[in-house]
Amino acid sequence: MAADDKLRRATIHDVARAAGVSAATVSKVLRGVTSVRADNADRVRQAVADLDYRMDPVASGLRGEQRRIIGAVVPDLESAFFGKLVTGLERAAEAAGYHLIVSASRGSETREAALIERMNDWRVAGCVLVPVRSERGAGAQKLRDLGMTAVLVDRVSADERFDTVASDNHAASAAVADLLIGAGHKHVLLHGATQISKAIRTRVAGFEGRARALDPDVEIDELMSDEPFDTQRGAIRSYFEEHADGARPTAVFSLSQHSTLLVLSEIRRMGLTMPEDIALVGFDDADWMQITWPSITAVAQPVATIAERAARALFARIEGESTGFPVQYLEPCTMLVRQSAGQGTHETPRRSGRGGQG
Amino acid sequence: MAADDKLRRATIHDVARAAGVSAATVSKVLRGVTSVRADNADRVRQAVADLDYRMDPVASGLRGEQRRIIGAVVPDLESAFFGKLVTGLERAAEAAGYHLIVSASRGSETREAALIERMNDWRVAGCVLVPVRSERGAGAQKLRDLGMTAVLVDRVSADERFDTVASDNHAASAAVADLLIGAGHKHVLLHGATQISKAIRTRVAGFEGRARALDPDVEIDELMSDEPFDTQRGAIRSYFEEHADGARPTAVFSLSQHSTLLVLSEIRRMGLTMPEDIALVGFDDADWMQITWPSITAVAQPVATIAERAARALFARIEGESTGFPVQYLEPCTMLVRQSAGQGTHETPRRSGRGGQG
DNA sequence: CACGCAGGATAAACCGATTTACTTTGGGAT
DNA sequence: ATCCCAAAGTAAATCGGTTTATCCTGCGTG
Repeated sequence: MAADDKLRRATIHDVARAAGVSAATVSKVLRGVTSVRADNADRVRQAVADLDYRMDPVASGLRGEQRRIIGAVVPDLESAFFGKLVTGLERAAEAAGYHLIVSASRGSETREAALIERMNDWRVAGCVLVPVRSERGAGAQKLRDLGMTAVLVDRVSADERFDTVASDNHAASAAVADLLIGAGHKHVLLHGATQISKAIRTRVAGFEGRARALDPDVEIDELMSDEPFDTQRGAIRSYFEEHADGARPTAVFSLSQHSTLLVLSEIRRMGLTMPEDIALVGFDDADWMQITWPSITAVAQPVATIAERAARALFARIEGESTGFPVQYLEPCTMLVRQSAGQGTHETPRRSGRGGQG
Repeated sequence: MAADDKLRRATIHDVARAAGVSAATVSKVLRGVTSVRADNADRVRQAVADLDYRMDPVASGLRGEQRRIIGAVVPDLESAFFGKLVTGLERAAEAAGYHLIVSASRGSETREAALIERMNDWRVAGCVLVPVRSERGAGAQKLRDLGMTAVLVDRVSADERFDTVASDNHAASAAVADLLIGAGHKHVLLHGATQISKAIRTRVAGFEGRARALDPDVEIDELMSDEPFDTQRGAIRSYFEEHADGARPTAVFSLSQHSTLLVLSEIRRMGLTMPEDIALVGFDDADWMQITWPSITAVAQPVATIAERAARALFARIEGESTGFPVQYLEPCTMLVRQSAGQGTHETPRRSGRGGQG
């Protein structure tokens, strides 16, 4: 175990020799095939322990059509959301005896497609893709072209080919409308840093639909932009200059975490007080939001649930357990009502969304 | 390209046949070996394009002792720091023609060691480890036992076996001491959420050393704990109850991002104003720190530099370019002076640390 | 008692590349 | 014209498993 351990790792043939059986039998035992006599199986297991044999996952996967690997492609790894997602996927993959390979598309659709090709080179059994933009992007298309097994996550609506899993952006945004319009706001600004992402559009639609249903006269402004950070700051400032005093919105719904940060920063700079001068609700919670003063009311996404659902759906497709039409999973969000929306100082989780599948 | 593409991917032999050469020649062309006649090389490249052949990285790695893969094991993927680190490593790996496999140890040393073993199963050419605790932990030990090529990052000091890369915690914390003691503070509280991590201990030492050198009479309290979140909140509160009014510290140096969040939260709850009643400096910057009011003075770690340095060091060892004694790289941090430390409202980056290697 | 058949075991082919060891080719020197 | 050597090319071995096709070995049956 010590001396030749450095020299060369034990192979399946070494185990076979030590156990006095053939490599094929060892392979059977290792993979839990039942047609092996009990005494032989025991000797094999003993030999494995003696030599501390460990299977080479690379050699193992070479023969079959698929390998015990799943891939994950996410827009970035620097945000807590995708970090948690990947952690959840890794946990699920391990539980199923798979390895997970992660890669970040860094916001580029070209890179996204290239990464999908790379996953295919690895002959992954399946792939989880969080598209940069939507299920109609280059990555998803590549998945289709290559005939891969996959699940689309988070920036998607229904797809005709793949199962999709996402927060119920529509319902959650409608709940934000309930909160704000219900509190009597007549003029609301929506601010989004990313105009192109599917999720953002759904949030806008969810909010506007409900808001107008509740109050047909409500005034809703949209300030959407993908300009660089500083340009957006400027845009916010000039918006508020143009909408001074009476014309100023009394509430802001920021559609992403970055957006919330930007809006908050500018609200501060202008010297407005929350929630008296202006109310703020953000989509996507972050831990700093409960610490800042006043604390920020936010919609929290059920990322652990999303990861679990995505993994489950993917494995079901891989194992061939589910073969029917693609399913769209919409996971309900939670609204964390804090001070910035003007409803007391205590954190009040509220469930929102219709749940289940659509 | 279309019909049998679904059926079966092209192999190197298909390419060889199409180009009218042997598989060995194709392999040479693909890997840039020069001893191939120009016309043959061209025909090979043409065949590759015609069949859209893509090499199978799994089969490719099987023969050699090492594979074009490097591994990375990090404590978690949910914090921005490790996310950025991994992103940087991935970028570097790709540039060098390697694949990166990432895994999260989730704060468990047992798991950390198991993951290192798994990396070894994959026959990675090298591995970047961010230990849960320090270079004396289970993961690093496993790296040594298995004789792997590796670089240790972020929670380490010098090691006798591996190159190490970390922020210059000592120098940066000394700079914090300069700032606080220089501003006349005579009583400072250090708060750390993790007593065990190497980096945290270094921060304490760096601060205390410089502080006492500047003012031998300075009073420094330490509130270190690894209890759960709420217990720590309670500990902070009772500390301040015991040190009311005159006995209250005038400054806090929080040793991690989580710590900063906790301390800030309790300062708020107690109704103290910053920086008048109490000053706050945090180790490790986060984007919310420049938005909150007052904004938080923090030490920013050079994560991009760390990733780049780690990758460079690892590849140098892999390629055998560097063979000497292990090197300890200490990357200088930047101090972002904001409002919470009581020095003006503008963000003033300052370089701190002795830089280079030690 | 010969036959058929099922459970177990295995030798050998296979997966898709790399690498080795050997052969062929071409060109320059003698 | 002959010889020699380096460059270029290839058949075959190899990596470490999985899978297939085949081969026992008993045991129950007609």
